[in-house]
Parts: sequence; C-alpha cells; structure tokens
Amino acid sequence: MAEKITKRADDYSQWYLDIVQQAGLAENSDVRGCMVIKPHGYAIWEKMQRALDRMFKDTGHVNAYFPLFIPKSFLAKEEEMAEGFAKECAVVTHYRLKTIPGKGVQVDPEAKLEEELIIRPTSETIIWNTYRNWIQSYRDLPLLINQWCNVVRWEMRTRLFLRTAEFLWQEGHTAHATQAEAEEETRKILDVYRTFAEEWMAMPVLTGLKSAGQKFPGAVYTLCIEAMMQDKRALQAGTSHFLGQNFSKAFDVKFQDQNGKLEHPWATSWGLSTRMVGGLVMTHSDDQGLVVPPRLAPIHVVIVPIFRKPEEKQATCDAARKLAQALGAMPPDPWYNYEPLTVKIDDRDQHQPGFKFNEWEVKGVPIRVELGPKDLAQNACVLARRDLPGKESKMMGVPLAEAPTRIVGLLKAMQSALFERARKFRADNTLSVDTWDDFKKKIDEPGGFLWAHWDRTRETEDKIAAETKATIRCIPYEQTKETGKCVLTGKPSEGRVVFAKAY
RNA sequence: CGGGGCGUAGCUCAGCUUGGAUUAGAGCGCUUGGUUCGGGACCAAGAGGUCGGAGGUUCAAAUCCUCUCGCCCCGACCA
Repeated sequence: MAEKITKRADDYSQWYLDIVQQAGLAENSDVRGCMVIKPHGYAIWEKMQRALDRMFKDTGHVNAYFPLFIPKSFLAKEEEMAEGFAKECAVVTHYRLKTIPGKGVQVDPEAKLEEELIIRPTSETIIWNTYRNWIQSYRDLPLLINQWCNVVRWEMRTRLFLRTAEFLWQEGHTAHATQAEAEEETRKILDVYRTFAEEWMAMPVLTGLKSAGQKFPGAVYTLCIEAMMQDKRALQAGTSHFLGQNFSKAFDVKFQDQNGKLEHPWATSWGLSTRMVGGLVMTHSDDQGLVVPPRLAPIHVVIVPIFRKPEEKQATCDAARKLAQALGAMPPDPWYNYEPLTVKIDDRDQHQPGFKFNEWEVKGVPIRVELGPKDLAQNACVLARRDLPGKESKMMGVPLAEAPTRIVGLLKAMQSALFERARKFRADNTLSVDTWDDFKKKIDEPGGFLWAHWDRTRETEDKIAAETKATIRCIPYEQTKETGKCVLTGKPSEGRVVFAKAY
C-alpha cells in the first residue's frame, strides 16, 4: 500500500489513475472497457445515490425497473436515436451455449434468437413502449419514473469512471399532458442536478442548454450541468432532455384529455452516472491522494489511537470508542442525509501512526483524530482536516468533550471550503475572447472556459471543433445580455456561449 | 478503428539487443518471530511466477518469428 502518486503537474491523467487505484476506488476488469468498482468507490456512489434518490422522491418521482434487453426493432422506431446509438450497441444474438467435451463451450448455432436483442444504451424505447399501456387518460399523467441501473455503450477508448463500456446511472423518464409541464420538469431536474453537484459534491457547475450538435439524439433540446476539472477541461456532469412528442409518437402513446381529444404526451428524460465519481476525484483531490467532500464521504472520521505499551493501547482505544460513540449519537441532520456519522478506529498494531495518517489521507477521509497518551493525559485530542494537509494545520489540544461538535463544524467548513476553492479555480480559468486569433491562442494557453460569441450555426460549431478541439459546452442561463459578433464568422450573435476542451 | 509504447511475483521493474551457468531475479508489499511506535520503522527467516495467451524456429526460447488478447498515450469517434 501507499506508494508514490504522480504529481498533477507532471502527468495529469496518470495522477488520476494513481488516485483511483491507490484510494481503492476501481480497477480494470478482464472484460475490455469494463471496470470493477471496489468497495470504497462503490460506497461513494451509494452516498451519491442516496442523496439524489431523496431529491427525486422529494420532487414526486418513484423508482421502477425496466429490462436490460431491448428488441432491436425498438431502437429503429425513433430515427435520430437509432442513428446516435447504433455504433455503440452490444447485441445478443443467441440464447444458449453448448459444451464441447475437452474444448469448453461454444455458441449453439441452433439457438439463434428470432429477433436480436440489444443491451440498453439508454431506455427511452423500452420505457415508452411500456408507457403505451400505462397511459390512457390525462388522469394517468404526469408519470414520473426513475430507474437505477447499468447501461452499455461500446466505447472505443475508456477511462475508469469517466468513460467505460458499462456504467451505472439513474435515468428518469417522465410523461406529461402539456409541453409547458414537460419543459418545466426538464428545468426542475436540471436544478436538482445543480443542487446535487454544488451542495453535495462541492462541484460548481454551469447550467444551460446544449447546442444542437451536442444534444441527445432524439431530444428536442438538452440541458446540462458542466463542471471544470483541475486540468481546466470540462466535464459534462448531468443532462436533462426535453423530448417533445418524439417518443410518444414513435411508440404511439396517446391519452384522452379533459375534452375527450386524443393527444400524444410530452416527455423528458435525464441521467447522471458513475462518471460523477471521476468528476469528484478530478475536482478536489491533490497530490497526496483522494479528497472526498464530507457530505459524500463513506467514512467521515478516522480515529488513530497512538500507543506503545498494552496499557496505552487499552486506554487510547477505550477513549477512541467513547468518542466514536459520541459522534455516532449526534442528532440526525439533513446535512448528511439523516445518516449517522461514520467513524473508523484504526487500532492496527502492525503499522505506525505516521503510516496510518498517510494511508487515510490517500483514501480521502475528511477528518482525522489523533489520540495518544499525551492527549489523554489532558483529556484532549488532535484534529486534522484532509483539505489542509501537513502537520502545521493540525488542531492540537481539542478537549474530548468538545470534539464531536468541533468535528461536525469542521466537516461543514471543509465542505464549503472545497466548493469555494473549486469556484475560485473555475473563475481564475474562465475568460472572454472576441477574436478568432485570440480564441485559437487561449484555448491552448491558458486553456479553461472561453466565453465567446457564436452565430448559432452547426457549421461554425463544427469548424471550431475541427480546428481547436474545443466544443460548445453549454449556452449558459446565467449571463449578461450582450450582442456581439461570432468569434469565427463575424456574424451577429445575441449572447456568449462557453467553449472548452472536454472529457 | 489508425499510429506509438508496454505486458516477467500482489505492485514497480531488471534480464531480451548477441537463445544455453539464473536453479528466473531485485525493491516494495505479504507471512512468522523479535525490537520499534506522535508523519510512510528495523533485523532475521519464509511464502509467492506455466515470463499475457496460442502456434512456430531450434538440441535448447522470458530472449528469435507469426498470430492473438489486454493496458497506457496520441488521433478518429463519443448521449
């Protein structure tokens, strides 16, 4: 355990892989492009799930589950979606193997499926095929359903969490009687995502509209939250789509309104995936290891008792257990989703304290408590915050009786400090550009988010992408009204959009 | 899918050019015992590898050849 982590400044993508590996988040599996999410990584995902799930429930959504397999013909019913996903679909063609003595197994050619099944890259088709039977009256609407599941997109090039062939996510699929209501839902979910990203992940995000070139195939438009990683590249962190009547028409879903008239319902869909775990790593972690925002930390506090003699071990561990109990008994707080604080006591005697300090720093535990004979003698302990590493920032001589309250205070302080730091980083790496020369220069150096005018055409967007590798990340909601000239073509523009190189 | 790099112990790698005396090695990690213990301890003794896989050349292959699989980087692609 605990070797060197490549410095961010030396090799950012190696640094990312080192963090993921050494913090025990995930590893590559023997299946190309598919990862094994290890307990510590999965625990973070579970925390994300619980926080998001509560937010979905609080906004009236319910969970359900739809099949992994989708008849191939379903995909074809919505043409734009078929086009968008055809190239990355895994296909099931047979339903049986046969064993060959001494040679293992082979696909039984007799067992060919009449209709091939694709493995869901997303579930709009099977869900809207099901909704046809569920929706008859305006009284059946709105239908507000979410599912937590895995999906498969056969990616050429994969990176742990950020882009894998199989990943975990939630996908919401709603049906509404009116266009206005569906559009409101699309916005409402975007707001849920923004709140989740900023308040739970401590990850500042831009919210806005995707350009036509970047939207979800099958959507009328796509809204997104977009974050900046520490290498100044953009990460699409969540998307919410207004689907219009595209799927209700494709799957012939109709309802009778109050006047007895048959109408196609209006749809939305929205998703957020395990990619967010990668985003979390790349937003907060440092050269020492993982940094997890306290609200999503699987372990909030680690207590390291310090001892040499058996009686010291006894005494410090007793005190550690007492403190852990006191922390666990803190009143339920929506701030950590009404869950008890999790506390780990590291009483292993095969490692020295210094080793343990480093190991828990690599794993990103927000608060460390050091508890040795000297502290015990004055009924105190030492506290250290993960985002302020080093000996200097330790808080010495904190009375044990006050420790639980102090720790909760530190967790909250750390959460906001992480958010502020990330926000400042984004602000420091965001600039406006007005000329094409300036754009080409600044997209490479210094890089980051470039606010620029754009003539709203697909051709210009593609040209800029081809020449600079920068894409339009979003057309932000929050911006000052300003007319100008497209940075490439000079044609009139009614507002700036954000360009960046993206993951 | 194209270009490049790399696959030898759990991890990082040496050995390969010039095939054979290396009985396949080192450091870290792991096991056992002892001394240690407030920022990655030390000593000793151990366990652990069909050299990514399959063919081929040869008296002899980790080493040479062919094919194949995987990983990393760059490109193309990417809701």
